[in-house]
Formats: sequence, structure tokens, C-alpha cells
Amino acid sequence: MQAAAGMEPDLPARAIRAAGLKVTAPRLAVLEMLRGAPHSSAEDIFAGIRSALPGTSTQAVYGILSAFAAAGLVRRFDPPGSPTRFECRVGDNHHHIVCVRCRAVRDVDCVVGQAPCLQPSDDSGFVVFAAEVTFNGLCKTCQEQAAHTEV
Amino acid sequence: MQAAAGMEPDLPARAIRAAGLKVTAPRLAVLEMLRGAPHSSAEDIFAGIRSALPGTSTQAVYGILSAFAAAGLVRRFDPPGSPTRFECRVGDNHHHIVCVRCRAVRDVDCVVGQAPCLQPSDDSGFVVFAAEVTFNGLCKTCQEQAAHTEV
DNA sequence: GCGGTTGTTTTGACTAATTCAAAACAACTG
DNA sequence: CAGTTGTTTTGAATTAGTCAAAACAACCGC
Ligand SMILES: [Mn+2]
Ligand SMILES: [Mn+2]
Ligand SMILES: [Zn+2]
Ligand SMILES: [Zn+2]
Repeated sequence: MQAAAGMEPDLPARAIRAAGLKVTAPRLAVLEMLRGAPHSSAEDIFAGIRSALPGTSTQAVYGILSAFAAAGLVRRFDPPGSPTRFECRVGDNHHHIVCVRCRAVRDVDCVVGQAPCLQPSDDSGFVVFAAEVTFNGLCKTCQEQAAHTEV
Repeated sequence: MQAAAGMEPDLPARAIRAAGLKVTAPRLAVLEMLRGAPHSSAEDIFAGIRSALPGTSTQAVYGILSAFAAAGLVRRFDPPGSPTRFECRVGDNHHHIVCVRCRAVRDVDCVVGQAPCLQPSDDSGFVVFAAEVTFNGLCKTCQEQAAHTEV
């Protein structure tokens, strides 16, 4: 499974190699898919790549995502009530809005500038690495459907 | 299972009744346990009450916690990588620090005053109800153990 | 206090999401 | 091009939680 190597930069492959990982077809497929469909679950990704790569298994996808996350290539995000999602946007301290009805996820840039939420008022002796902010709400579609149902 | 009724106020029972729920032994046990051990998981709670109430099942605990959460008596919290936790502190917009190593959870009072993180910079048309802030870090114990292992 | 109604718990099965481990395999190094 | 090492496949197991029917108990009114 090697593309015409040595010619174009082939960004995804370089990113994987730069992370100290071997470049493989399933890994390229997962990374490509994740670029086009951020906040996908492992199962979403498996469904998205299985036609192009028959013989691929969910376990492979889980393994790939773990490796990517450990290498800092992707970020995990656990919305309440749905399986873990993954995305390529890393290291920019952005947050998420989740629709409590349909579980849709949208990115939210950090509210108060750079890394605002990173200082808890009292850290109880913890060393804090990161702050995850998750807004719960209703997406536009679900607002409309709720308006219909209610009243 | 009726205590000497009509004498003392019996706070937990009143809280349950005020929420429009019937007062039962397992419900009292769960609420009591949750007061003494906030951020417990369903399984934690089951383990904590099963000796006092043999014959209780995990399903009962799950049912009780769902009813309590729906009634606003308890709050759920989903730390990444561990089962859902529950607590009695409700309606005060407080947040959490989670130790990424041992999964310990601590409360953090809201950082910037009242309800700071409640305004996303761009809400994409979402109506936002609440903001969950989760700080990831290392607890004191895990810092020390990490210091030993590393260097 | 007694019985009926309704909400709660038990019992038992089942699903979804994820993890573990051994063997087969393929990418990269020299 | 062969060896080494990391990756994927295959197959099974586990964890966390859900669903549904039947047994049961709290609470209301009498
Ligand atoms: Mn995102
Ligand atoms: Mn708390
Ligand atoms: Zn929605
Ligand atoms: Zn810890």
C-alpha cells in the first residue's frame, strides 16, 4: 500500500511519521476521515473507512485512535451520553457545545482569550494540565422540533 | 420499613418526598451514602449499601439515581475514562478536577464569580443551558508517585 | 388500621462501548 | 532484501448501562 512516494509532501503520512508512528493504510484512512468529519466516534470512523479498506476491524480503529491520541495527533472528547469522539484540532484549547437531544457537537473557541479556564480557584494540591469546557444546550433543529412538540 | 415517624424532621426523607418521589429504604440509603461519599459511581453506591440492604440490586441503584437526577435531587457527572459519578451538590454551578492517573475527583468552586463560563464566544445557534468545566490534572499522591518513577 | 392504586424494586436478560491477548502480518532499518 | 519491531487481525471477554415483566410496598382515602 505505498503511494507514489518521494514526489509530493503527502501531509497526512508526514504527520504520522513525525509522531514516531509507522505509516499504514488504515492509519492514513482514519486520519483522512477525521479531517473531513471531526468529532467522529470510533464506530463512525470504522463505518467510514470499511468500504475502502475491507478487512479492517473496529479493534484496529480503536488501536489507531489510541496511538494517535497518545502521540498528540488527535484529541479525545467524551460527551455525556455518547461514545468518545475524536478530532484533529489539537493544542488550541477549544471547547464544545453538545446538543442534549440529538448529541450534535460543535466547536467553540475559547471564551476569555487564550487559556482562561485553566486556573481553578482552589486546586486542592492538584497540578492542572488542561480544562475541558462542555456547554450543554439545544441545537437549532432540536429547538424547532421542541417548539412544535411543546406549547 | 417505617421509622419513628412524626417526631424528628428526617431531612433525607423530606427531600425525597418534596421531589415528588416515594420514600423507600433503598432510596434513603442511596441518598445517605451520597451525602457521605460524593462523586460515587452507581457501583460504588451499590457496594456501599448492599450490606445494610441485602437483596438490593445494581438495577435498583441505577433506577434510583435516574429518578433522583430527573427530580433534580442529584447531579450526574461523567469524568473521562470512568463511570458516571453522582453527587448531592446541585444547582451551584461548581466544577471538577479529575486526576488523570487515579481518577480521583475534587470539587472546584466556580472560577470567575457566578456563572462565567456560561457564555460561549459563538454558540452556532445553540441555546445553552449549562457549562461543565472539567480540569484534568494530577492529584498530590500521584504527583509524588510520578516523581519517584520518573527522573 | 385496611385495601386499592400507583410507583418502585426485583429478577433476568440483553446491548453498546471498549479492552485484552495471541498470532499473522507489514513498515521501516541497514 | 531480510530482520526487527511495531501494527493489525482474529476471537473472546469485560465493563457500564439499559430494557421489560412480574413481584412488591408506599401512600391515599375511607
Ligand atoms: Mn472540537
Ligand atoms: Mn462535585
Ligand atoms: Zn440537536
Ligand atoms: Zn491521583
